[in-house]
Amino acid sequence: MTTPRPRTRIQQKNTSAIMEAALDVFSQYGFRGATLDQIAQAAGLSKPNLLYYFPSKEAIHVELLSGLMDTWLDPLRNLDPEGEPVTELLAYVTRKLEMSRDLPRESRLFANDILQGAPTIHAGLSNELKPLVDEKAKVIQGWIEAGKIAAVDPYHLMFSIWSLTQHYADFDVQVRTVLGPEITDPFEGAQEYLTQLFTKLLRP
Amino acid sequence: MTTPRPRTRIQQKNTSAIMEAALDVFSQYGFRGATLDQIAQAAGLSKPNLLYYFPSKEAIHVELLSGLMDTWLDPLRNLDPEGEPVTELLAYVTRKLEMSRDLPRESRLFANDILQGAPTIHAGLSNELKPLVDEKAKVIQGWIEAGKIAAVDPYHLMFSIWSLTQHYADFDVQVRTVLGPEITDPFEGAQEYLTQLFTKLLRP
DNA sequence: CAAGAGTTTGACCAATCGGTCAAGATCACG
DNA sequence: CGTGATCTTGACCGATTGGTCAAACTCTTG
Repeated sequence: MTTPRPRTRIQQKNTSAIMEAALDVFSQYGFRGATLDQIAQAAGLSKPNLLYYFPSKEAIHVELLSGLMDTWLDPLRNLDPEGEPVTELLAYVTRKLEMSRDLPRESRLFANDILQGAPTIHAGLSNELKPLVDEKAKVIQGWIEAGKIAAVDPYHLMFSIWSLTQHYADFDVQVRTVLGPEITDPFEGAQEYLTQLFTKLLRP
Repeated sequence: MTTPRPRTRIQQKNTSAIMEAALDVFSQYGFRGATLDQIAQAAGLSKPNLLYYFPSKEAIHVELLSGLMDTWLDPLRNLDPEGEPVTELLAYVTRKLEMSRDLPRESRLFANDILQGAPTIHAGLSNELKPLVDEKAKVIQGWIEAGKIAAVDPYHLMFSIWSLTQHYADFDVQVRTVLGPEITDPFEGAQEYLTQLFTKLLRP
């Protein structure tokens, strides 16, 4: 499934330049909206040269998304069943918000695909995301039954964490337009608001 | 700015068939991903026939989005400054969630455009959304100062309402994949969860 | 420094795209 | 019914797209 590591130093340099350029272009224009010429130019290569490293446009897109899936699920994996419940969940929220701030292109890349019915990452959602969520939902359910946090639906709790944090990456233009030019960093206010929200929600 | 009303009965029928088909196709594939042939076929017309009613692909897209903006802002407009604060805000949440359930294509149409930097509706965000939000933010601020609801940032409160409700339309595939096939209607659980969330958040 | 492996590119291709146009079909109406 | 306005379409166009290919260039290594 995974592509063998690039052998030569030139391959190393060019494939990573392509992935970086593809992330830029795909996240901004979506799969159909992106063109190979755009990606090639952003990577500093000619189009045939780009296709020397990847067999097709779709292959680049698939490689990009599957390569990013792990990074995307990491914060949830780190939710520690042995930790203090509210602390753990607030840390998860904070970590997800930081990812929206630091990796907005990755967030939009996923959002673009899911919006259009997840043609590319549907398998990843079933095989990686769902099992992980099921596992962590049980942990949260355990916390609820132990009286450590309020009784909330664990699945909708996770949906709410995803939507609230990723909103600041995916809808960045709207957020900034509504807040106006005087607010240069929406994430400060977001951090405070979300901490307040989840603290009140989870308090037993 | 507004297109004059269709005169003949045939115009009436065909333009509305085109808008309906365009909503289907644009919301599923995005602007660049949609093709005129797709829209024409979905509307039951030939491509040149479609272009008899609209001058270009972009014109259809613009007409669709601008025509939907009012519908989209209605629930917020209805937030009554004289009403009971928590009741008003919970009604707004419920109304937005209903729109995600009943008008998911419209939600995805907006999401697609905003995700890609709002090339089409940026003006609408500045000229219609922002003034309305500013106005309602003052109302909410007044409620806070009167001690009617807890002290939360009104702008981030609105962001959270938008993201939490629209998530169920925009990320429908992900929601259903995670919940599994036994849950056929995610909106029931969502309604309960969101009511709980905002009740706890807003309680003074 | 040879020589093969690895890399790059200009020229090219078929398919698809948004859009045009002239000619014909259909409709409303006096 | 006839006639002008409205509606429909097959054929076509230039531009762009993803992708190919053979030839040329460059790098590594014995």
